[in-house]
Amino acid sequence: MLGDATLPYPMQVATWNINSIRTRLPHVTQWLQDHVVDVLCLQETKVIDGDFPLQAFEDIGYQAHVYGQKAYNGVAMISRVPLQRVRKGFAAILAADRVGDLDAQKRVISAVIGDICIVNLYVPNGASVGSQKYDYKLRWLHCLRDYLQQLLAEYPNLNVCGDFNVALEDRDIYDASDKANHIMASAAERQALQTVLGIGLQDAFRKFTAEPGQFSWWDYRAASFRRNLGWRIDHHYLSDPLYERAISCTIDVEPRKLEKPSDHAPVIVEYPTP
Amino acid sequence: MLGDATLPYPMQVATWNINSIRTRLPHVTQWLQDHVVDVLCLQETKVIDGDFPLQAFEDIGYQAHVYGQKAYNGVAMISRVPLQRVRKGFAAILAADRVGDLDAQKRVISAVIGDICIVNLYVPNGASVGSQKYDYKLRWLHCLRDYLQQLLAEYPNLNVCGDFNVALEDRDIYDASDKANHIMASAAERQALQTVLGIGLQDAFRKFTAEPGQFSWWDYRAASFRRNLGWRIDHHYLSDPLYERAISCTIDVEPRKLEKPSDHAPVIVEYPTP
DNA sequence: GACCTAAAAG
DNA sequence: CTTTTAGGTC
Repeated sequence: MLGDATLPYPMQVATWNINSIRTRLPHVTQWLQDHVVDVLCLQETKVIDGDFPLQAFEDIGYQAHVYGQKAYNGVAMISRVPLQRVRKGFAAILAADRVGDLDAQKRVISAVIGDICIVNLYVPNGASVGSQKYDYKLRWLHCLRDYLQQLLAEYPNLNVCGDFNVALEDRDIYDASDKANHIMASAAERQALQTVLGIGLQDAFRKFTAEPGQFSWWDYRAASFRRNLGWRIDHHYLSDPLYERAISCTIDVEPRKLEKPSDHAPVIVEYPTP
Repeated sequence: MLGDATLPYPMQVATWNINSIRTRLPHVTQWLQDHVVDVLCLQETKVIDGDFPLQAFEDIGYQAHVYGQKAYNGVAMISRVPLQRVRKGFAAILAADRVGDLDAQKRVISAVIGDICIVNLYVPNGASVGSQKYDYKLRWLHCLRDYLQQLLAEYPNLNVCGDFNVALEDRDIYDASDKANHIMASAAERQALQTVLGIGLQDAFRKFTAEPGQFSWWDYRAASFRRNLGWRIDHHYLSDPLYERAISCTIDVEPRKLEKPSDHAPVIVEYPTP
């Protein structure tokens, strides 16, 4: 049994949009048994909290904190070590009139482990540029800035991860030439995310890897994965002290090769044990 | 490659309601490779003819004759040896005004192999006693009698098989005590089927096995298969010369034990090679 | 309980 | 393409 607060190996935090915990449970539990991950942040669980398979995670030595809804969205944090201060929704931090309707969809959960605050996000997809859902995405990102700014004031060590549904730079897309007005790459949403990062967050992946062609999501259609037509939209954004501390950030493409995979791959950031 | 008209082993004809050929294709092709079946009659294929996986059967040395529709019903005959005189629907034999609307649902296909005419049927379920669908089932069985009478005049060796959705006797049901007004066991549908058999057909299975508790269908619900709460509703009814010729008739329950099974098991009748 | 369709979401 | 829903069949 693993459960010590201090571990003989580096601490790992992972994010993975699993596109239905019901369908993907075997992949997720197998992956947790093959990798020494301390905290796994899941998006698109797609179940109400009562239907989340808590027991399957307890059986392999993990506890789960869930914040879900029927059919769509839903986030969860899976942890070997007990988590502190689990907070669900923007309204756990922000005033109700600031949040408005943005908590109707379950997309935000955060918790504290040791001296690190981990935020797990499922940013709205936005459908297409200029649509109502696009406006919702921009409003959501603006609210996220306020949310993270308050958290950062409380926790200098902030690890913000999840499915951001935004590829910040052209090198994060398989072919950016025709994507200027494409959802996940348009100027307004990139700017909205840059404003979020402006509070003092940096991309853990780009600390270690400058090359293009590194992706975390491939469309199910058109054999995109086989042809590596992907996007890097799943991220770990770190506050300065954590950015300095991070010793690796990698994308594990192996689960994307399995039968009936999620369309996303997990992204792992690693810290030394103090 | 097998393909000789004369075979060094007995000839086998099987019937199997596979409840979607799309979902069950792996079970069906595996079963054909594990069993020396000459003709396999399928019901509830649930695909239009253009979507039937012909190639998968050709790959294992079988040809398929299909008569399907979208979403519901649908029958097919799978054969190692080429089939002669394939006929689809009642209207291939009966006058259009006799058939009426009874060919709108694809439930009848027949073909000739050697000196035997094989008829493959998916009899309407009938929903509940007294319903509109029940009346349709009775009308359909009356039409079937005319259809088979004409075929029998042409082919003295008639093997009529399929999912009849009728358990003729109480020993064909796990507990008949409360089934007198149950669909598949009510007096009117049993009488309608008896009238069909009256043209000169006998139950191949009962030539060899008198015991109760022998079933071919178990409801997916209430763990019916595990508890053997089944019905014998899939049959081979044979004209006199074939009834004399038959050397076995068995139900293969093994496929019902697999993952994601059909709710029906195949039933096989065997004839000596002349 | 396991199939089917259809639409919505990604 | 894959997932979800709801309504229908058996």
